[in-house]
Order: sequence, then structure tokens, then C-alpha cells
Amino acid sequence: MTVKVRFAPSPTGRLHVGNIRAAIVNWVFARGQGGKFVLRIDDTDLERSTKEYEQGIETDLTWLGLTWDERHNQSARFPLYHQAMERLKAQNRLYPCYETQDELDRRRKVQLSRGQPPIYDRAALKLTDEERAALEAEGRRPHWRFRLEGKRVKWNDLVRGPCEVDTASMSDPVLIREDGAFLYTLPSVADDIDMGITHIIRGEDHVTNTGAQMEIFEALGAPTPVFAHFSLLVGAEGEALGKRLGSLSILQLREQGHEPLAITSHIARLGTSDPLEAADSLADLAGSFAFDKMGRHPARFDPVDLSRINAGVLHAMDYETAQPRLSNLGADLGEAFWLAVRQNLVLFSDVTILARVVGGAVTPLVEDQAFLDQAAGLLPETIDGETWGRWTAAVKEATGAKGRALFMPLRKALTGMDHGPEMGPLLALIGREKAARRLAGETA
RNA sequence: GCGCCCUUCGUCUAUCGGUUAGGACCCCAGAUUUUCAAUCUGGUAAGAGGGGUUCGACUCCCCUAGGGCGUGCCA
Repeated sequence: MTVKVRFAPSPTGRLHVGNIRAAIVNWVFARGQGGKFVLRIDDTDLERSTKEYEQGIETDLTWLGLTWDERHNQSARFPLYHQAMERLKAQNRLYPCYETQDELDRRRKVQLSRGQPPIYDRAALKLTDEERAALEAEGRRPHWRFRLEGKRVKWNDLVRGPCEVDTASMSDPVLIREDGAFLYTLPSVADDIDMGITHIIRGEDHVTNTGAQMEIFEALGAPTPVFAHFSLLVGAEGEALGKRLGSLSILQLREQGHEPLAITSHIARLGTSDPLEAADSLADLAGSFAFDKMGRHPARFDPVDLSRINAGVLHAMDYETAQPRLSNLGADLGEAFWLAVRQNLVLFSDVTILARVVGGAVTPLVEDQAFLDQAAGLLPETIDGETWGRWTAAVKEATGAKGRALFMPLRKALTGMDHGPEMGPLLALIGREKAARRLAGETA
């Protein structure tokens, strides 16, 4: 059986760390299995969905490298949902209800105050034809609920193992709104059947839904897919991800200068038994992914880890890959430069600072000009990759300075910073003229 | 309120009744025959609490505490 999965975001906002996990996990699983990945835009709510967000979602996925094999808009598939609706009606699994939202709210509050679970009482099921006609005559339009069988629905979850949901303890889900709009549940199942989705992979916030949806699959005469419910992410302090980090969008991370592979590596490996580090590629991620490596409790998303992983991606990036981006930043100073500085980058844009050290003007940090003058006097006429070692040895000999006292003043004078890449290659890249002037205390 | 799920080093996790409780990140130390960083090596550090079951429990059961999710004419 060929694996086929789907990611079904609503275009009511941009993708963020909270919901991108579903996309990434689905994608790496599908690719690892040689399967298909379907992008299904859940735009049945025409009020809240926008084309801008839809485009934004595609932009985000594409930037992350999460390509799709099929793409659908649910708004273009209403005939299929009507078909499913008729089928459920014909089986008496879909029944019209006339309560208003206020009435339902009130009823829930009463149940809660009595210590009862707020479950729909199915009053509408007992309505006679005359009563229904009377309500319709009043101008009331029905919303439609799916009649649950009220049994223990069981499945073997790829992450959580044997699971069961008692649908007797939940309200019959509303499938169609008073205004005729389809809610998420029915289109989701109808599409999963129609598209031949083999695995439904989503957050654990959907486990209860799974009970109801499996009943709908059965009612529509379709086999149920395999389910996998991964744990949700929480913030670094264990707080729910909704508010602060949920709003940390892929777009923001991108604008902050994060690498797509860092984001996908972090999100795919967080909460698994794989080391939380940069993958070589998305294919590498896909190859190492397995559901049985996933933990069952919420994992903490810490931006500090993302920075570290981002640095890891940069440390391994070859010049060919970096070159166009270096060029864009006006920081393409050749392969030797890139190889010398990449180890010190956290964000790609950090490279511009180092490019200035090599190709631009730097104001030296001078504490002891006499020492620097002495060092400058020992600087050879020609500088190459071997110069640094020989030169510093000579300076040590002449001044008696060693260790930090020897190197730090030279680093600060030559780069204007107290930290940075290895000085050997850097000195060669800076060149004799700039080096000499900086040692003399000049901005050069 | 009710229901479901979860709880091992600071963090992510391994362990599926008998282990010196392992790994990765962070942190600390050493090395790179002298610098910050990077890199390499080493080290510190854990079974929420309380009851059972058992010759023996991190592992099975119960209670408590803590956390997540659900309980929508949201997805």
C-alpha cells in the first residue's frame, strides 16, 4: 500500500510553530515511505479564509522545502460533501436541530452547574414532523448533527498505541451549520476517503475527534485510515504554545534569518529520541524519522535550541550553496573567506560583520599602542596562511607576551572585535596593508 | 465540573521486572605543545510523592500532586 498523507490548514493566518509540526511530520513520514503528500486548503469557511493567507501558506511550505504532490481547495469540492451529506441523511445518521446558540449555551451551563458533562441531549431527535414544520414556519433553519452510535471506538495509534474513545460521552457533532456551511468534520472525512488518504497524522488535540470521525468513515462505508496523534508543543517554560509561541510564525523566523532546514530539523526531531541537531537535508530527516521514536508527552520548544541548530546548518554549508546569498549581501569574498568564517555564524546575516573585517573598514580596538607597534614591526612583507603562527611566535619572543595577553590585543586590533573565527586564515584574508594600518591604530 | 492522555538528568529521550539507569543538548573541565569562538576528549546531573503486587519495580496496579488536551453552529 502506498502511503498518502495530507496537511489541511485553514487559510485564516500564516503557518506558525504550533501548526507547522503537522506539516513537517506528515511530510517526512510520507517521503520516508516513498508516499504522497497532499496539501488541502481547508477554506470551507468562506468568511474567514483569504487568498492572501492561502498564498502565504504555500510560500511558507515552499520556503521550508515541503513540496506537495497534490493540492486541493475544499471550497471547490462542495458537490462531494453534499453527496456524503445525502448518504448520511439516508441512513438517518444526520438529523436536523433547531436550538439557537444561546439555547445551547444555556443548556451547557445548567449541565455544568449540576456537575454533569455538557453533552447535547438530542432533544431534536424526539421532534415530530409537525413540531419541525412549526419551527420551520417560524423561520427557523436547522443545523445538522451526526448521530453517534455511542460505542467505544478503538484504533491502534502509531504514536500512542491502543486508543479508544467512548463516543457515548460526547455530543453529536454538528456537521452542517444553520447557514448551510459545512463544518470541518464532514469535508475532512469525505476528502480523506475520496483522496485515498492512508494515514491521518495530526496533533493529540484531535484524539476525541477521531472517535466521531471513525464513525463517519464507517457510516460512509469506507475503511478507516491509520491514525497517528503526536504530542503538542509547549513553550520553553512549559506554558501552552497558543499565545506567545503559537504566534511565532514561519514568516517571522524567516525574517529573523533562520535557515529552513534548521526549522524543519528542530520541529521534526523535537520530542523524539533522535539528537536535537541539524539534519544534513530534508531527505536525511525523512530517512531517520519513525513514529516509535516519538514521545507521548508535550515537548518544549525552546528558541535557544533553534539558534544552535541554525548555527549547525551554517557550519556545514558549502560555498556553492552559500555563494548566491553571500552575493546578495555583498559579502561574497570567495570560498576561503566562507570556509574561514562559517564556523562562527549563528544567523547567515552575521556574515556581513565578518565581511567587513576582511573586505571593509574596521576601527581597531587599541589598549596598548606600543605593543601593537612592536608587533607591526615584526609583520612580514608577504602574508599567507602560515604567517599568523610564525608572526605571533616572533611577537612572543620580542615582547614576552603569551597566551591571552599575546593574542587578544592582536585580534582586537586586526578585527575590531574580541571574538571571531580563527586568526590564521583571517589574517591572510585581511592582507598586509589593512593589517599594518589597523595595527597602527588607523581605521582601515 | 467531567473525560482522555502524560510525569526518567535543567532540556529531548533510552530502558519494555534484575542495568554501575544509556545517549544527545546545555553546563563545567581538559586538549587543540599560547586567544574568544569553532572543534575534540572527559565530567557533573534523573525515575514527582505515597501505598501496594513481587524474591526483586523506573518498568505492573491504586491514590495524591503536577502538566497537556478535549468537552464549539472553531479547526
